[in-house]
Amino acid sequence: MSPRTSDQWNRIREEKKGIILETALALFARRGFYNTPISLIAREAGISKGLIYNYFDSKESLLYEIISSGMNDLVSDLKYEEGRGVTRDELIRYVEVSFTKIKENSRFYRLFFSLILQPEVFSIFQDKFLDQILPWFTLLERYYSEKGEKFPQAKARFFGAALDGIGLNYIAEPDHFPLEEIKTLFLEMFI
Amino acid sequence: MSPRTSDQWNRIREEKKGIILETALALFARRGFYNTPISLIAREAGISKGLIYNYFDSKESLLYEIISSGMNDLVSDLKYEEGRGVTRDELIRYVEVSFTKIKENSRFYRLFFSLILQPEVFSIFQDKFLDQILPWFTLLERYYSEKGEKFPQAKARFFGAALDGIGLNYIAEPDHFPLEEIKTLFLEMFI
Amino acid sequence: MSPRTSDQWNRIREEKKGIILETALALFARRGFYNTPISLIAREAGISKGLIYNYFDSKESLLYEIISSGMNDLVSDLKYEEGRGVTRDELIRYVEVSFTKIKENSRFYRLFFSLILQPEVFSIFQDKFLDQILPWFTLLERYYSEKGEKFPQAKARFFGAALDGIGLNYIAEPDHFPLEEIKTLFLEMFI
Amino acid sequence: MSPRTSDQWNRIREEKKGIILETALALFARRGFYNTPISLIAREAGISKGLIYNYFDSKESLLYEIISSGMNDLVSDLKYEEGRGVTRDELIRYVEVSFTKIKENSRFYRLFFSLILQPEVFSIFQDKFLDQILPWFTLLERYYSEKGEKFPQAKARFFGAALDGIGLNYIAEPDHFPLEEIKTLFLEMFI
DNA sequence: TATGAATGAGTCTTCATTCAT
DNA sequence: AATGAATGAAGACTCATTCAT
Repeated sequence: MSPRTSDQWNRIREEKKGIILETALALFARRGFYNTPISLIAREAGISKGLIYNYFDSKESLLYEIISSGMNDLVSDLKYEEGRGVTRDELIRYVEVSFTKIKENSRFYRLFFSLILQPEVFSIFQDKFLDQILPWFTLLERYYSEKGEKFPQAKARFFGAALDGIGLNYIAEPDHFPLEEIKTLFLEMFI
Repeated sequence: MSPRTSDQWNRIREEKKGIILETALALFARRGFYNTPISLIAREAGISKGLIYNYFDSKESLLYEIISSGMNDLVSDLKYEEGRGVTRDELIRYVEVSFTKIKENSRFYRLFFSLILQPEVFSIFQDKFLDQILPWFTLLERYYSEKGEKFPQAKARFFGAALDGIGLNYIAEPDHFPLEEIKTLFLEMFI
Repeated sequence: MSPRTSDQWNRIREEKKGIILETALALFARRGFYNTPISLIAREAGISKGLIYNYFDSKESLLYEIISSGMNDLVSDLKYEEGRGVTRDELIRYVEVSFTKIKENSRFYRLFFSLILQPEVFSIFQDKFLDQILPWFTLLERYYSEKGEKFPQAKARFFGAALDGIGLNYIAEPDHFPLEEIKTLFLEMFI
Repeated sequence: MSPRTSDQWNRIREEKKGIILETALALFARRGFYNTPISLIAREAGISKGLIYNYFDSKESLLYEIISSGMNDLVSDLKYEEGRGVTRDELIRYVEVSFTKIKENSRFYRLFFSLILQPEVFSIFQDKFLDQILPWFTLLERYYSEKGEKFPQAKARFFGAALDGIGLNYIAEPDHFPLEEIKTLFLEMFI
């Protein structure tokens, strides 16, 4: 067998790492972090327990990477220009994207909500999370303010809470929850 | 012949059981079920590990009693007459009560949401939960239907989801979340 | 209620003690000593756990009393005169009595055999047991010796072993083991 | 890719498993199943508690493997041809083998008798045991029947019971029990 | 890189025993 | 004499992590 180039090795590493992250996310979401043994992740991923420690320092750091990369993904499509307000059309697109993400990343949302509910675990991510989310609330608040809303800040928080609730209900009952119709209602009521 | 009457024993039992349930709810809510050892519950409750098993068959049955009694409590104020629709005023009162409960039972909500997110645990409660909650969705759907809403079923689910989301956000940040103002907005937008 | 006389109290004590001993024997025999909790004995006897400690110092001393009184009972019908040999008729009667005891005290035999098999437990009773049983082997040996047997000592031990084996098999399968016919064979072959 | 071949891993596993089984048999026999903690087996075997669970699902399944393999071993030398009777010489050899096994496998017999005496434990093995032992009783019964015995079935059961009793007594007192002489007597009296 | 045997701390649970009443 | 709540030590079992190969 010819020796592999450094690039090939890197590709293998990244692929394996991806498989582990993917498997762990699926299991953490379904069973919870503390109820998911490393041995189960290894078995489901078709590798040995030991190998996981080749890629991650600990079970906790595996969780950390899952959450970090998931949070980056969440905001990746939601870029905005510093200092400028958000337009109605941009907001509509934001809602559309959010509903799509709920559907496509439901496993991540499930895990993420679980963690938010456990303050002693979530505190690790709190700062990173707030950094990413606060600017959006500010934008939204300004939008409602300009529209002449009575409680622009409350409305912005309500906007976020309603999206969270929709995500939660979709996760709990993906087959019966009328996501599309609710999207229509959401756009009418919040924009 | 016995130096303590049966009633005295019962009172002692009920008091101690209450303390254990209360302590366990607080810990399960904050740390999660699987991340809360029985030994910690015992320590916080100021009793020995063994005593918990005098009152509950297992850690799971302790959880079960917490959830059961919490669910009963949730619907206790929300009685309605079979076969009759719900009026606008009743709905307003329902929302008021719900917001109060969010504030007062936030620990229970925290635990409850956590469990909903873990299907393999929640399946134990699923049936009981659906029995208690489905009639309300039916009532709500009928209310929106009579009001001439476009998607009455979706709106009813949206109503529930929004309340859930509000609860979730209040739990995550009870000190900064503008619950009162959001209640005003909620009533305007959903009733 | 008139005060009870000392004798009445004693009778009550003895009755309760008897019930406990009886219940414990039944459970120890069926489930084994280490697999039988005191709480189960109390429940089956219809009394409280604490009361057992009113009559017995510990679980072990309860066992000790069961075995002691059982062993006394075993040899009670088998008295013999010191210094005189045993006659053929006496031996026949001894076998008859033994077969009867196997049937009537099968629970005690079950427990007793169990203990013999666990040297670390049985050592407590070993001395008492040997004191009671050795004289019989001596008698039996003399009997076979006088009959001109080749190996009188071995035959005496064989006699005892065969009785034990019959007891063991009867215990294991009381409904199908042909005790009566085997008694006939035993008398033919060993006397 | 793996630095140990599958065969190497298997050899390691089998060796370690054998050590655990051997140690557990010795302890279960001497102290009884319920009076032998896993921690003691681990200590005696020179390994950690946890490792035992790498090889056996539970304490019960460890017992099960001991009994299964012991029972297989017991009958391994006692093969017979289906449909044909047993000859006098074969029976003599059977007795010789049995006496040898009593001496060599006394630990297993000790454990096995203990279990027979506890119906709630033994029921697990009952079926397997009867499957292996019943054919032999049938053979023996036929042998005695052809010899013109009065109670061939009872005599066959007596044969088995006597062997059991001999085993029991040898176990209880291996140093003083005259096994060889009793074998001579057994052959004279039962064949 | 990859394996899985091995460890040991920690988890749930049981149970003999004590004690206030 | 009698109860059963309470304790604490110990038992079965799990699992994150290490390490020799």
